[in-house]
Amino acid sequence: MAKKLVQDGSCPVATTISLLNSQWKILIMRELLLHPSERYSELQHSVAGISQKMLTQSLHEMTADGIVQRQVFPEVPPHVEYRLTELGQSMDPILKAMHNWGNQYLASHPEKRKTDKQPETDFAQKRP
Amino acid sequence: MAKKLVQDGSCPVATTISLLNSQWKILIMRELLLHPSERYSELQHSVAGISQKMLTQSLHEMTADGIVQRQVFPEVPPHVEYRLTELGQSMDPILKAMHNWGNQYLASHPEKRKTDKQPETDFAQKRP
DNA sequence: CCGCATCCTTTGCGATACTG
DNA sequence: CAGTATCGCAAAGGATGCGG
Repeated sequence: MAKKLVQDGSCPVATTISLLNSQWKILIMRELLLHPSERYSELQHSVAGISQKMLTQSLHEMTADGIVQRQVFPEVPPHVEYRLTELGQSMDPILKAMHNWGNQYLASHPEKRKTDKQPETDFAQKRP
Repeated sequence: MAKKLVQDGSCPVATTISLLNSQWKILIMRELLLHPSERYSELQHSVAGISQKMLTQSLHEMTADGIVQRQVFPEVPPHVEYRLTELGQSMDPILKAMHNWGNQYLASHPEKRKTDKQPETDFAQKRP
């Protein structure tokens, strides 16, 4: 379970933050919104820079919070997939808003971008 | 300036997170969206639980990032007001999305709420 | 393949005291 | 009023090694 905030639990914004309390969780969500189901090792590669410790920990908390659900395939070698629950998917608008803002920001602040005109994962337009 | 992420700078979501990288900044933004201009001491009281260190630090970074602007009134005793820049205000949709989601979540998970039927700051409906 | 346990360094952040 | 400076602990998080 995610750590509680100092803030009043009845503030909707604070409530949201308490579940999305790390950059990694947000990036994991973004990944799972783009690819509905991914296994552990896929996530570790697609969420660039994350350590197994943080990945494991984030997935645990998100699972406990009911945002992510874990599916184990009883095979050898082991196979585990993670996907967003309905609750997790309902956070889509938040990620969309972040994506849109970031895009606008990068467009008007080209110096902040590492490399120009990249293919880009085009999050917002996905899913018809 | 806010600390850079490990993540690729060309991802819009990661870019957004890099500017909103702490719960306090988000809560400060929420406050400044509700009250267009507030002074240091007002913020310290309205953002419940924040220490002066975190308030000062957050305001510094947000100012460096161009999200917040600082206005000094040359008076005695000193008087300083903070307000969102246009860039900061453009983050409104993100906060709105968080607010809406949090509201829905609290509605369907009453047990997460500290106390029921509070007056509530009614963020989303504000500003006609 | 999918983790968990441990160590160990780094960072976050509150508490406290002091200034223009 | 609106901060700055310093200390010190506690939490975050990377690295590494082991286990089902």
